[in-house]
Amino acid sequence: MTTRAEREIAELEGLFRGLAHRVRRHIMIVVEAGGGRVSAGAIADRFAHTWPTTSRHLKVLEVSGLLQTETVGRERFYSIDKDLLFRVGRGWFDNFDEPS
Amino acid sequence: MTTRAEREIAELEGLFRGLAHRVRRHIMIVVEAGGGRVSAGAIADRFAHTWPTTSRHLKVLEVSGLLQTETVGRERFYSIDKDLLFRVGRGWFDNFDEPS
DNA sequence: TGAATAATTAGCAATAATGCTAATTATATT
DNA sequence: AATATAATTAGCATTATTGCTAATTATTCA
Repeated sequence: MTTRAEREIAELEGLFRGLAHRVRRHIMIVVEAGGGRVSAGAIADRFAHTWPTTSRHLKVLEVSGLLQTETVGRERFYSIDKDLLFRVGRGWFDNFDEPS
Repeated sequence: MTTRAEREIAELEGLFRGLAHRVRRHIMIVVEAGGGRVSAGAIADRFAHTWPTTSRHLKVLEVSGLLQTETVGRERFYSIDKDLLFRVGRGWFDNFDEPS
């Protein structure tokens, strides 16, 4: 069985692993700036890396839950899971008291 | 020379590298829960790892800027750079529109 | 059907990260 | 001075990550 605590730890683990690489952070920004739903090709175009390299970064973000995918024909569109991003990602910082 | 953009990218890079490992995220929580200023030994006691392993994680957090150190006698106290944590870390999420 | 397009998967080499034990540095205590 | 304590640094093996090229899958279009 999986407790809620275990699920939260797994979410955190994936999320911070996803955001650990600057290319993946940049991919998140590209998707956001692209209107929230961008194809793999349009994302790959924005990077100097080869397409397979970008494709793998996309996979990491998908497995982490940060990106969701929808396949349309031969294209694949990526969009951001805002709930995960804000609740788990930004929410982690709530563990700390913010000095006034 | 170093532009502001370059400095910000370096800050982000270090910060997310620091938070990428669950032990280091846990160290941050331990320091916060310990009143904001905790010795290396007190931190190491909280982990199953050997002390040198914790020591290296502490070094990563120090290099990233997330932890600041103060040496007193033969002890070394770690405290959190809240400005970096909130401004750069939590602030990164401001790149995204939060759905209402 | 055959060719083109969109994208992923496989496999490999190079690099980075992690954790350990042993050694070292520096300070405090007796 | 000698010993104990707090902590880091060095060096090594293992594993994870990254990026590449080549191959593959799946879909569309002529």
